Amino acid sequence: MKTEPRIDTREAILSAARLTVQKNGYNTLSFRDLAEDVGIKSASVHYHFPTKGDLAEAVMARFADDFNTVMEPHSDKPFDEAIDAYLALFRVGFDGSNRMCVGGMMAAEVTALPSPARGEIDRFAKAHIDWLKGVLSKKHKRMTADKLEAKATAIFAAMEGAQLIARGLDANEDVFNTIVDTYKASGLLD
Amino acid sequence: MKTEPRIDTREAILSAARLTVQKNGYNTLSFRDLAEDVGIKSASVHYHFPTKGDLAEAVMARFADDFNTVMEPHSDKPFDEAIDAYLALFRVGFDGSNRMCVGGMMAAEVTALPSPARGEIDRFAKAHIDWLKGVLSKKHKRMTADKLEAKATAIFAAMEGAQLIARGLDANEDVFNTIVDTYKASGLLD
DNA sequence: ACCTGAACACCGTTCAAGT
DNA sequence: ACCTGAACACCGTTCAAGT
Repeated sequence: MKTEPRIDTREAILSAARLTVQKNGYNTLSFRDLAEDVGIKSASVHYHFPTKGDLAEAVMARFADDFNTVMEPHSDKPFDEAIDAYLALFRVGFDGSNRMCVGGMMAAEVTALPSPARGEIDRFAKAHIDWLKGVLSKKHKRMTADKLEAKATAIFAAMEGAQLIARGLDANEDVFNTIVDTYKASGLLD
Repeated sequence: MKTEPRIDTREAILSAARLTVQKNGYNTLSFRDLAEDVGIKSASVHYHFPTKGDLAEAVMARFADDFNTVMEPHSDKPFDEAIDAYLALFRVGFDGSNRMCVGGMMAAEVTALPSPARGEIDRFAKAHIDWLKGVLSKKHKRMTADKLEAKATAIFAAMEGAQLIARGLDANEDVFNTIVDTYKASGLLD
């Protein structure tokens, strides 16, 4: 009775695909390369994800779920700590792996995606905005729901932009930090 | 002696390619589709642009030049007018055409691009930052060069992010305007 | 339930050939 | 100088066939 290091093929495809999307985008993602990464044939990938759009949907959905799982515990922390945890999320790609947020990447490639995958982009954005609203609402107790929503959306957009531009400019973490510091100094992240 | 409505094939390719990149990105750009748009065969596109990377470089270079041409006259205007002209630049894609800034799009797809094309992304970013520095310096006469550079970079990144997210969320101009209004209210665009 | 090889119409690229 | 058809190795997708 041994517990083999059981490999779930579907999970292996999902995580290999997520990594490639983060590095190179959905459009360059190749079923044949993906199959090689996982150790199966490209036709087998279609068994788990019939079309490339289905795979995109699953990758985006998982990324949204992971955001909720990772950030939920941070929402109860003091404001500055919670925000710093949020900002740190966008810095992880500057470790040499040159990865980008799946949501930001797929937002750029949205016209290539089928409707269900677009729905998951929406859900991902809402997850960010809801989390930020929760954190902001504790600091700004008299702010209207509309203002909270607007501020949360602006912070989310600004962070995606910081990552996009810093990564476009030679994956430069210094540029990223400079941008984020300027956001902070301006009061956008208060 | 008639002046035929002379069509420059190279220019026709360039503008068709720019439109496709703005809508769907560099990776989905197809030489065969492009050739059909222009009325030639796909092999002929390679005569003008040997590789897809060369075409990307030319599209990005032209887009950077166009930015300079369009925005140079605005740099002498009063601060608020100059900034509004800048913000308007990012709103043009929300007219139903669902276009994105070529620089932002290619920043997302940077890993697929050859080095010369990446150089043009850099040049485009520098053009934005330099223009913003010029406009900001007249309002903030005692701000250091480093702070001006940081503020210009942050504004550029924030605007690219606003466009990326608003376009990702059903090309929603209302979302875009909400984000930009929040940037303004926070003082980021002062 | 999960995987595969072979076929299809696509893609960027090359090149010899045309004008 | 500019364009073309044909070939090449790629791509996502389908499907009958295997276990």
